Amino acid sequence: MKILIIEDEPRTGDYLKQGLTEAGFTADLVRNGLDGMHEGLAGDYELLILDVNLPGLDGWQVLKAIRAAGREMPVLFLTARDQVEDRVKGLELGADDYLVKPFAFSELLARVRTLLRRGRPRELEKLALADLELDVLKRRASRAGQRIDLTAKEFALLELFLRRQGEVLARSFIASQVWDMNFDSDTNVVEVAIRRLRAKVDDDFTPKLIHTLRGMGYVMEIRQA
Amino acid sequence: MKILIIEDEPRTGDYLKQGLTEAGFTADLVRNGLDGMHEGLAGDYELLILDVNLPGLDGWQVLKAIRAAGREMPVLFLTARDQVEDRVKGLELGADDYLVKPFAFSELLARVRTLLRRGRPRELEKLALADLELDVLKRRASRAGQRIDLTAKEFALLELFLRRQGEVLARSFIASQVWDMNFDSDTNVVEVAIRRLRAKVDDDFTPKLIHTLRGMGYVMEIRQA
DNA sequence: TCTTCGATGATGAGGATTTTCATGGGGGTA
DNA sequence: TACCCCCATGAAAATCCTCATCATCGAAGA
Repeated sequence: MKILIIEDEPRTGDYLKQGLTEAGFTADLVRNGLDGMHEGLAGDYELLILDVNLPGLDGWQVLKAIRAAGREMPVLFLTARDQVEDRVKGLELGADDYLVKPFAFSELLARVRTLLRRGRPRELEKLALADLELDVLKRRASRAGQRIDLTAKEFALLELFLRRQGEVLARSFIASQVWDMNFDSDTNVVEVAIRRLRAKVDDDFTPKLIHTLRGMGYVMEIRQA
Repeated sequence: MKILIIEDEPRTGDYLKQGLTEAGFTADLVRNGLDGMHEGLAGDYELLILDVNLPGLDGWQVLKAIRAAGREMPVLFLTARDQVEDRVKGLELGADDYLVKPFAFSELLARVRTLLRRGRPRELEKLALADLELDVLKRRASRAGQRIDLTAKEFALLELFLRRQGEVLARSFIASQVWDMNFDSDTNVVEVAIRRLRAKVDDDFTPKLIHTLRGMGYVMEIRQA
């Protein structure tokens, strides 16, 4: 599995290369857009990791050139915080997924694996249930048209619920997904987090979408009365 | 690689079994101490994961019985938060490592792999430099005999420094270890964390142990003047 | 060698988030 | 109906991150 990393920041580049190598991939690193383009066109890489902030030839141009040449390998791009436009632009230009810096390496690894496994499963960008909407790309939620601000944990929790609508999610499962944490019976972080999410998402609205199933967990769904 | 999980809490047990299976191990699960003892003695497991809080025959007894029978496979035990005595007891009874609930699954996986790879590399329990001491087991630090309370991040950071005394640690490396985070050039979390740690560990003491190397990172060592 | 300047790191304060804790409500079951 | 868990909830505390500003280092030039 050959992966090409195009990243000018030395630390990040080395970090990625080392991490991916340790994870069993073959990773090459180039530190500017021009080399990146050439390598990407010439080499037989199965995935590209592309920083958009490159001096000289930037990430967009590299991506454009590669797609224009008909190369179809999945591209994961790295963008700086809160640059919503960047993310949209990247996906429009033919990238397959993105990651916002700073990111956890485990997160990157997970995405790399997904992209390599399923080909190019561009992430579903908008999730919704009833009048609740979540734009994963813009990290923005709304209900009945009203913008809702979510914290990181709230967002993760809501995303989890929306991706698994109708499924009963056990606390332990939620804990493992949102906190990467094994369930410890005497903490109630999950309940508290649910509470906060409900306050923002359900309290002022009808119908309620988050439901408690005693002894089992929670579901997000539209309940007929 | 067969692993035996002895855990009565259903959620945790299922979670562990599933996670380990997905990670490529063969995991069997038993839900009480008696079965655990029998399985552990009879089956050809290469590693045991043992909850100490079992109803009936508890984790200690299981561990004792297994070691008494001469079985030498590594044992990783799970204990509840802040039960320092438990941890000490476990290691004394012949366990090889422990994990405090709640824990990240990735952490468990890392330890399982280490135990299986290196045989039984009982973790170094006490770290020290000059009059600074860190008891990894008890999660307790002291300098010049004075107890120092550390937060989770501070502890992780200090542990990292002590395990790598004399080595220059780049910010990016620190970030990846303590935050599992790729380095983002415009955050200064690392500096701030260093600051907090210094306040507790160096400010009121001599000699200073944390040193800054401009452009490179930080080292922990005793500096001759 | 001294001085200046740019860059890197240190520091303090503020704020937001997250967790813990204690208590109360409510549903299900005997 | 009464009891017992399980969950909800609010408040307080702790931790962590961001931001703005200040200090310091080291290089370069006089």
